[in-house]
Amino acid sequence: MNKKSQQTVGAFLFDYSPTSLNLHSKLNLMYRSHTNGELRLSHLNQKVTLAGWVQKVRDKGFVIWVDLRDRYGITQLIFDEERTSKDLLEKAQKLGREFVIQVQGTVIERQSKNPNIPTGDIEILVEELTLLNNAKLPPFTIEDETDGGEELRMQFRYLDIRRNPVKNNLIFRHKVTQEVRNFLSNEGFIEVETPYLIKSTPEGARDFVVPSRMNPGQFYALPQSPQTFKQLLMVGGMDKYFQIVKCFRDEDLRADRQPEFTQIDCEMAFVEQEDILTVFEGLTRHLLKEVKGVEIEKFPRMFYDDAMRLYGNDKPDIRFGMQFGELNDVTKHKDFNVFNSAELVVGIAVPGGNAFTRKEIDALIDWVKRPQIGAMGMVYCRYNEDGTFKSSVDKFYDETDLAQWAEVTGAKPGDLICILSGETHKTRTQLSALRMALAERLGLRNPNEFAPLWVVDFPLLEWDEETSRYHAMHHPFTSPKPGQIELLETNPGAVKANAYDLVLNGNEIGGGSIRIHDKKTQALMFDYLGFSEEEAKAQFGFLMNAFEYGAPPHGGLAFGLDRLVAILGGQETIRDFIAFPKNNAGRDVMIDAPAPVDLKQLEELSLKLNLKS
RNA sequence: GGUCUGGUAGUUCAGUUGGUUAGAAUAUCUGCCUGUCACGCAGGGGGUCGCGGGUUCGAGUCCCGUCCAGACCGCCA
Repeated sequence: MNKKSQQTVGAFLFDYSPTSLNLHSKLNLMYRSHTNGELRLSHLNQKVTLAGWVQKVRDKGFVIWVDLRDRYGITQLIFDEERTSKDLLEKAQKLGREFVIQVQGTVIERQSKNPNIPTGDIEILVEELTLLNNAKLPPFTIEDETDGGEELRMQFRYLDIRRNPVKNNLIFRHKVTQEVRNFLSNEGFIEVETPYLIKSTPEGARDFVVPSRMNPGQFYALPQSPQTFKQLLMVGGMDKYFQIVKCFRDEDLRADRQPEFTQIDCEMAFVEQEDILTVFEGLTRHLLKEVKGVEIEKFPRMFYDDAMRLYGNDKPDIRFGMQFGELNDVTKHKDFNVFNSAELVVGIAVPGGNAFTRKEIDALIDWVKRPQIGAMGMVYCRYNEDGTFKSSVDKFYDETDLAQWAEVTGAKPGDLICILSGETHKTRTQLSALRMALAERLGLRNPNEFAPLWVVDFPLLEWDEETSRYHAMHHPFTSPKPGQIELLETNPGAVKANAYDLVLNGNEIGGGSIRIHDKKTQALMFDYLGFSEEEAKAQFGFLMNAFEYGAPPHGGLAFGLDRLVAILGGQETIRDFIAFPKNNAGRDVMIDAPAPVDLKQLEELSLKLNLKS
């Protein structure tokens, strides 16, 4: 294999050559005899027919070269004064960027070779040129480093997809999904499709709703996940199910969040938590090996409580250290009121942070005080190379105190200790944001390093300030840890669930749980979550009924495919791994959706608009 | 719902304290060019400075509003 037929996703080698991916048909097709990525010296003197897009015309007067591009690569065409008819030469001169052409010619050896492309040893002496379609001048250059901005690229996404970075991301995604299907099929999983038109439920994210013409005043909802259906498949005896499936949530977007996204949705019967972790650790290990060439032995595990305590975050990035050091014990004996009145005083050691200038540290302090972070301030302490300390609170603390801070946070000479204080949960969240931002800045988040982590023993319930009651942290079908149901009465927030997340490089890529499989527990759960018996029956009666007909113990997990693919590709923005993504406001700027519908359509649906303004 | 950043040539951007005819690169067009491949050389065309209002002798630049894009907070079981 030619080295140059490899392209990088992230910085890891991945082979995109047609043969290795088996991407083109072995059938004998007529339109072209070869793709633009496959001709080599071994094809010398062969008559070939090629088709593709004009990448570039280099007109030297006596000779014209045309770079012909398709999904597989670029092949150079040559027209010259000696060997090409005058008519053909003039025709070639008139070719413009992105014209679609078909040529017939002979494979010849180049006089001056180009070692930078796989087909660089040969060129095609063209004998016939057919213009299949001409093209308007594209609004941005179709090159790896395009001059096009985000908005234009989205508006002309079909042109963007011609570019290698986007094209290769889509091929990469194909490769990942193919490996997912291979692995799970080999493990005995069956892919089953579940409906998209289902019922709206109050729990969780906002639903996209679809009006029903035949049932006036009633609505379907698009699934946020196939959760209840996969559980019903377990009751149906499918035993091992998976589905690569679109899910929908009508919430605001982020770089790593789209309103429609794809999950690898899985469920198994007759399993406990350990079985699920084993299978899906296996899947993740398989993917890392097959698409990244990375081999990882056993994934570490961390309790949710520890993740929060040590990283302030339920999806810690463990590629680097900077663990939290809780400083309550070593700060509260002096007259510094800020610390004394705080529920939690917590710090991190920033490696090499003593090199920051005063100005840079002040900027850090301003950064944590921004409304998005919301800290009141930040105390810092320089740990000098000579072993001395210099802190912003020297008035209150002496060298002995500061040395203890260094010990607790694990700081070494040359580091900077950053300390936040306040209410426990908020302070942890703030320090976590600081930790991630500093790691990014210090280059500690290497996209070619993969650090998976299971976070286990999530709380079953989460207090919701807004509604002043407990919500299911995962979802209402999650089972509590054995023997903890009693705790629901006395200390609901302390109940742990059979729930787990798979974290990769600081991103949640999957999550799941062992489900409740008996009607009694499920009814109890709905009761705690504030559902009346009638509501529970109306919303989830079908599930409760099913549980009465022999539901096996079951559990599962769902991966966020977009995010998984992006992270494996070394990026955290999922948009370029989705062929036609939506923008910040949930719009598809290419097709210009959403859009108003005809009044007649509304009438058919028995709907009336009630727009403000 | 909120915070921040941006919107100037086809495109990516620069544009000083408000002051002459708004620049660069690239793309594009014309001509030249005996091995190009980021081709090279010479020349040309290309602008409602997002939109609306205001301040001013004078606004790309300042103010108010608005639209669009991106990042983030809230939200996302």
